[in-house]
Formats: sequence, structure tokens, C-alpha cells
Amino acid sequence: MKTIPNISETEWEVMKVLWARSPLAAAEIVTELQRADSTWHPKTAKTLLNRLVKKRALGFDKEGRGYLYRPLVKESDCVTAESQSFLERVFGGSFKPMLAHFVEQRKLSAAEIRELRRVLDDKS
Amino acid sequence: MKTIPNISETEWEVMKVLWARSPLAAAEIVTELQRADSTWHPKTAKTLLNRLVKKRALGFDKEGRGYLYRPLVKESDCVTAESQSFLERVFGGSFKPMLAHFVEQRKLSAAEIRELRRVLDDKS
DNA sequence: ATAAGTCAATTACGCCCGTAATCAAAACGC
DNA sequence: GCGTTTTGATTACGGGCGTAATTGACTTAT
Repeated sequence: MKTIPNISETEWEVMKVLWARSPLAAAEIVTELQRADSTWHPKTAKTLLNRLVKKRALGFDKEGRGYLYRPLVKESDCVTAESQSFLERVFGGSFKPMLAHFVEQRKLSAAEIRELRRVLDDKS
Repeated sequence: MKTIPNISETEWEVMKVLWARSPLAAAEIVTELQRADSTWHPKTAKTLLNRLVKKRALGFDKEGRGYLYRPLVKESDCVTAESQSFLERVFGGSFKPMLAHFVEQRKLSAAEIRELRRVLDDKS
């Protein structure tokens, strides 16, 4: 059983790039990060890549002069872990209050609610 | 507009106690924390109380020999902030995939789904 | 009034995180 | 072959966090 490492807010951005497309070289990852937020500094990205490799969230294959990075953990597993932790911490683990909170707080339109209901219908 | 301070995982436990009942003295808070998790150490709790006061999540009134602590931020505001951040980070801010994920991953019973549907109905 | 107990304030410490800069090694251009 | 560029590795540094011990002030019991 592989345990999912803790992935910080900023690290998550890096993971998202690689979950969307991999393997990628460091330079490509930086480009991709900057497309979403131009303030990304290459050095910072490199540090995060190293940390993610160290915590075994990413792996790499040597490719000529550089590395090609790829995820070692599945996005869905990270999403599940993160969601569990959030639900537990904020709503004591119970789903209904969470749904109620989001529905309340986001003042959804009738159309959106219909859409959400369909999500439930699909699963019943 | 008061900005909600960042409240860490462990600090959140302390806040929950005071959101449930306040004001409380430090000793009472410790007792309450230990009811949920007996490994809580009083010194640790005190450190967290200090930090929460410093970041203005808690306030206190002098009461004789000690303090009575009380929240300065509303639970609902913290829940909203935390939920926003989570939704943004993990699901790119869109609610439907989040609902789908939870419903999928938790394999809810038909009865539970009916209950959830009622939450939606109440709001439409 | 002095000792002992009770709190709160201060200090500690190692790890994580955001944000980089510097160093070192390899490749490429000439 | 040698300097320049690329890119990975190491080092930096201040702040947050989890976990607590130490110190200091005030209270209380003897």
C-alpha cells in the first residue's frame, strides 16, 4: 500500500501540470506553469520538482542532458486524500453538512441545482 | 472587512471547542480537547491558544487568576474560507466535479443519496 | 512570610514551505 | 580544447507548525 505524501499548495500546481501531460522536461513544466501564472520563477519550480521527487510524488527518467519527470502518485488518489482530510477537519467527516454549506453559501441557480441533482441521479 | 487568519489543522481543533462553547478557561479547553483525544498535552494546548490569540482568531477577558478565551472569528466564516481554498486548489473551483468525486468515492447508499437530494430540493 | 502550586509568557527545536541564489557538472558552439 | 550555456544539486533563509520545557509572576496554603 503506497501512502500518499503530503503535497503543499504550490506543489499541487506542479503536480497538476504533470497529471495533465507527462513525462515532461523541467523547462516544459516551467513554461506550462507560467502559462497559468507568469510570476513563476524557474528556480522555484526546480526546487519544487526536487522536493516532489524526494517525497516520491514524482519520478524521472534520464533523457540526454536532462530529466523527464512523471507523477508517481495518481491524481485521483491525491484528490481523495485531500478531500478526506478536508471533510474530516472542517465538517467532522459528515458529508451532508458539507453539501448544505456549499449549496447555501454559493447561492446556486435553479439550473445549477438541477445539474447537481443529475449527478446524484446518475449514482442512485 | 476582517480577513480570516490561517488556522492550521491542530489549531482548528482548539477553535472547534470554543465555537461549541465559550468563553472557557484554558484548563477547561484542555479538558475538552482531551475528551476527544486523550493524548493532548496541556503545554501544547497553551502554545496553540497563544498563537491563536496572536493571529487574532481568539480573544480573552481577564477573569481573576486566569483568562477566559472566546473566538474572534465566526465558525461559518472559517468554514467558508477553508472550503473555498479547498475547492479552488483541488477541483479548480468548480463544484460539480467535487460533488461527483465525493459521491463516486464514498459509494453512498440509496437512502443517503435521497437525503442529499433533499438538501438540494430545500434550496431550489 | 515562605514554600508550593497555578497560569501565562518566553524560548526551543526540528521539519515543512515559499522563494530563490549559488555551485557544479555536462553539453554545445566555435 | 575551451569558454559559454544548460540544467540538476546544494545551500539559504525567514516564517509556520507540532510539540513541548523553562521561566516568571501571582496566588494560596501552611
